[in-house]
Amino acid sequence: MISASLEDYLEFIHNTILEKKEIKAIDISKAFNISRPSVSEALIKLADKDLIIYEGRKGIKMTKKGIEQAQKTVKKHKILSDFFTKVLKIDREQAEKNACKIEHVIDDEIIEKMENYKESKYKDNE
Amino acid sequence: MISASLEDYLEFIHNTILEKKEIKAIDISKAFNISRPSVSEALIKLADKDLIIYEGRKGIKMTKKGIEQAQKTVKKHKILSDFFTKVLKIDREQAEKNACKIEHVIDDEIIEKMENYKESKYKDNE
DNA sequence: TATCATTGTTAGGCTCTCCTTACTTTTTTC
DNA sequence: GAAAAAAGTAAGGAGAGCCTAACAATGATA
Repeated sequence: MISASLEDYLEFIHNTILEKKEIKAIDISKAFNISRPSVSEALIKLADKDLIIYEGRKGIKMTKKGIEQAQKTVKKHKILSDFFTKVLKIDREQAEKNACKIEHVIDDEIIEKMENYKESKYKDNE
Repeated sequence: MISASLEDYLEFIHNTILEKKEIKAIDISKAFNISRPSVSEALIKLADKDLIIYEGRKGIKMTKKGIEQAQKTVKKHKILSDFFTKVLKIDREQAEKNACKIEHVIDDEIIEKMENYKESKYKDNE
């Protein structure tokens, strides 16, 4: 198990690497508004859990395990965010913000139902 | 602001008083599987925040402020749980479990949409 | 190349929520 | 009414996740 904060950081690291090929600790500090020492601490924890490879200034890399975990979170996030915007007609920004928080506590079964619901019902009304 | 744990305890205290007229610290300990000292600590915090009146063995009472706050949580909980069971066809137990966690992090706007959604759409399919 | 800015680390501290152990106080029950 | 059980409190501790201040290392620039 991993905490909500660490899951957020891992997700961000993953997304940023996909988008910009690399990421530095300072990017996390800025993105989440937390101090540089707190980022260091979090990165060490992620590395301890074998989710990233962290070698200080040499950079941050995802491990296979880290990528798998991050992908799960990203998928949950997307399903939640889509459900909120498309089914409940919530604006994108608020949908994103809430997805970020709920993705850490919701069970997979509900996520699955949301995903299926999307396919079976609301598309008819578009 | 109040933490998720304290909000859970407050909600439980409120529901139990409504149901059984009174509640003791030990009931919270059993319900949430936390130690008696942890309950004491939590009750002192709730009292500090003016949400309950706590006088040790003399009992626990809700304040006006506490009742209002608990009612909000209970309402959120119910809307979430109903949405999960009726719209997403999740079983009651899992719906309850997830409502308990999500109620602490979800925005009011989404709760409102869930409530309205209920009225406008899925009732047609029952 | 010397200086300055940026990035990261160390050390120490804070709050929160939980714990255990060891009382004290109240309530049962024999 | 005395012993035992139940309920609550005090004291001290642990881990998570933050913080600041101070220091070290790297990189850019004049």
